[in-house]
Amino acid sequence: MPVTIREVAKAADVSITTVSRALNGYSDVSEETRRRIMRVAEELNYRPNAVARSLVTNRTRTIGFLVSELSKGRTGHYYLFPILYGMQDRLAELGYDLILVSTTTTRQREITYLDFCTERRVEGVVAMGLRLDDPYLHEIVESPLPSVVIDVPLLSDRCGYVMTDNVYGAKLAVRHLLGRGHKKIGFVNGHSQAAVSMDRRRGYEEAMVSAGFRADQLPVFESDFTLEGGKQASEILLEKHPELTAIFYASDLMAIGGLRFLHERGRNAPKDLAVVGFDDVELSEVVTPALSTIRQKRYEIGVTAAEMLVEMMDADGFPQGRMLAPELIVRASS
Amino acid sequence: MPVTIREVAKAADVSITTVSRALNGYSDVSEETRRRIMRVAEELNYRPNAVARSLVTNRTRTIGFLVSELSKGRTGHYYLFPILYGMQDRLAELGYDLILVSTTTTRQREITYLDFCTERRVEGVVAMGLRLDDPYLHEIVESPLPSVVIDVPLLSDRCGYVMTDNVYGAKLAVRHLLGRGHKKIGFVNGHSQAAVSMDRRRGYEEAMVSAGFRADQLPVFESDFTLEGGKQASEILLEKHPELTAIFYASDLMAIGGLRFLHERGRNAPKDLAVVGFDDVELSEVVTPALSTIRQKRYEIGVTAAEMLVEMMDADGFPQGRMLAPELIVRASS
DNA sequence: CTGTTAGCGCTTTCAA
DNA sequence: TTGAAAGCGCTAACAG
Repeated sequence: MPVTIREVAKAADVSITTVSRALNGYSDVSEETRRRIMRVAEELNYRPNAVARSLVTNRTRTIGFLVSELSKGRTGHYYLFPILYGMQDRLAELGYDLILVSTTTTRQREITYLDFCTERRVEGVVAMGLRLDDPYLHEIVESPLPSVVIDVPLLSDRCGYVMTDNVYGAKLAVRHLLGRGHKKIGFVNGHSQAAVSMDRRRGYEEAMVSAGFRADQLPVFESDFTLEGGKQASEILLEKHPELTAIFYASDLMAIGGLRFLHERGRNAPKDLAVVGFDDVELSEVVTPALSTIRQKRYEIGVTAAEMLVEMMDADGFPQGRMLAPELIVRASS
Repeated sequence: MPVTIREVAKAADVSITTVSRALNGYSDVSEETRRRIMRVAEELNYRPNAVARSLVTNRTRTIGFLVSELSKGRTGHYYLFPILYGMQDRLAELGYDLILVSTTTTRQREITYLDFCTERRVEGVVAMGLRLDDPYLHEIVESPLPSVVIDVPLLSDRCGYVMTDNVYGAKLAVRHLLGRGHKKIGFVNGHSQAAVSMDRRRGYEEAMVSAGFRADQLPVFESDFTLEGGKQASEILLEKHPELTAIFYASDLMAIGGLRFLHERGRNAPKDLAVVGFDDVELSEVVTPALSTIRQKRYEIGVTAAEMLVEMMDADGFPQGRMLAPELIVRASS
C-alpha cells in the first residue's frame, strides 16, 4: 500500500492539514516547515492519492476520448492518430488525463455514454469519427457534459467543435488544378454521412463555378473514404467521363486508390490524370507518385480541441466552433 | 451535481447501506425492498460515484495504456490499432477502463511512469511500442505494478508479455518461398532495437539453414520497419545480391516499400521478385500486387493481454509469456 | 433482512 | 503559521 498523507505528517511531526498545504503550494506555511515536509515526502516517496483528492475537490481532471465504431475495421485511424497525440500532449500540460470511452459498451449491464462519464466523473469529452447518422452524435451534442467534437460542425450549449476549413481546402485543390491548366476536373467525395463531405463538395463546386463551369454538370461521384472505394470510384467516374484530366479526391486514401487504378490500367499520374487528395496522411508522401494533397493540421486540431475543452471546463468559456486553415501540398501526382 | 446514494436512500425510505447492498446485488436484501430501491434509483437516474467507491474499495478498475514515443511521427500505429481495440473490448467486458499514460510527461512537474500510476491508482499497465533501448522498458518490467508488454519477451515478477511467435512466422514465410522454388531468398529486417527483429531473423536463418544454406552467407539487410526504409533496403540488397529471386521483409510497410522500388524500376512482383511481408496490416490487402504476408492476430493479442493482466490483478495469477501463432497469407506478390 | 458506525485519504473551513 | 474537525460518497464490519 502506498504512503498516505498521514504517514508523512507523522514523520514530519505536523498535522495532515499542514502537509496538504505545504505540498499544494499554499503560502501560509513557514519556509522551514515546508522544506521539512517536502524532504520527508520525498524520502517516503509519497504520492498523493488522486482518488481521495477527487472525492473532496469534486474534480477528477479526467477527459473522455470517444472514437465511434472505429473498431469495426474502419480505416479512419490513419487519420486520427496525430489528433490524439495533439490532444494528449496539450492535456498533459494542462494537468488532464485521457480515458477511453468504449463505444462497444459490452459491460455487464448496458451503459450509455453519459452514464459512463457520470460514474467516472469525467469532466469533459472529445469525440471523433462521428457520422451524422451516428446514434452517439446527438447524445454527445445535447449532453450537459462539456464536449468538443472533431469534424462535425454542430454547436450547442455545452458542445463545441474543431475542424479544418474544408470548403477552403477543396477550393485550394481545385484552384491548383485549374492553375495547372486543367478544365475537366472530377470529384470523388466521401460518404454522405460525414459532415466534411458536404463542405468539400461545396468547396469543389464553388471553385468550379467561379471558374465558369455549371454546377449541375460537374462530374462528381460519391464513395466512402477508403482506398478500395477510391479505386472503384475512379473506374466508374472515368468511364462516364473519359474527358477528365484531373480528379480531386476527398481523402488521401481514396486518391491513393485512384493512383492504383491508373497504374493497373497502365496509366500514370500526373501524365494521364492529375490527382489530388485530402488530409495529408503519412502514406501520401511515400506513395509513387507522391500525392499532392490538402494538408490538415491534425496535431493542431488535437491541441485546439484540448484547449477549447479545458477553457469550457475551467474558465466557464462557452462552446465555440473553430476552423483551422488547411494547406496545399504539391507533390508529384499533379 | 449528480444524485447520491443518500438521496436514493431517503426516497426509498431505507438506509444507504441497504441501497448499496441492493444495487450491488447482494443477496441479503428482500426482493420487495430491492425492487423498490431499483425503481427509485432508476427514477432519480442515480449513478454510483466510482471515485467514492474506489476510495473505499481501494480498486479503481483502471488500466494504464502506454505507447512509447509514438507521437514522434512513427509509423507504428498502422500496426497497433487492432491491438488496442482487442484490449479495450475485452477490458470493457471485464469491467475495466483504459487511461492513456503519457510518455511525453510535460506536466508542471516531471512525473515518472510509476508516479503517474500511483497517483491515479492505476491497477495495471499494458505497454507497447517499446524498443529494447527504451528507458521506459526497464522501469515497466521492474515495477511492482502488474503489467503486460506487447512484443518484448521479458518476464519478471510482475510483468508478463504477449507476442506473436515470430520465429515460427518467419519460418512460415521462408518455407512458403522455398516451396515456390526460390533458392536465393533475401531478408530485410527491422531495426535491431526491436525484440521482434531478433526472432524474425532467427526464424529466417533457421529455415534457410534447414534448407541447406550456410548461415553466414545469407543476404540480410537491417532496415527500420518503415516504407521508405524498405525501399532503400531493397535497392541496396538487390544491388549487392542481384541473384535474389525473393525477399522476405520483417514488416508489411517495408515490403510495400519493396514493391514500390520494383515498380519504379519497371519490375514487378512476383515475376521479377517474390515479396513477402510481416504483420498483415490493412494496407497489405489493397496494394498492387496484393501482399503475401504473415498475419499477426492483432486483435487477439490485445484480448490476450487484457485477460492476462486481469488475471494477474484479480486472481493473483503470476506473469506469463504468451506466444500467438501467426498465419501465412498468400496473395499476389509471391 | 436492515440499520448503525466507522472509515477510505484527502481538502477545507474555522479557531487558536 | 498551525491544528482540530467535518465531510466528500461510498462500502463493510458488526449488531440487532
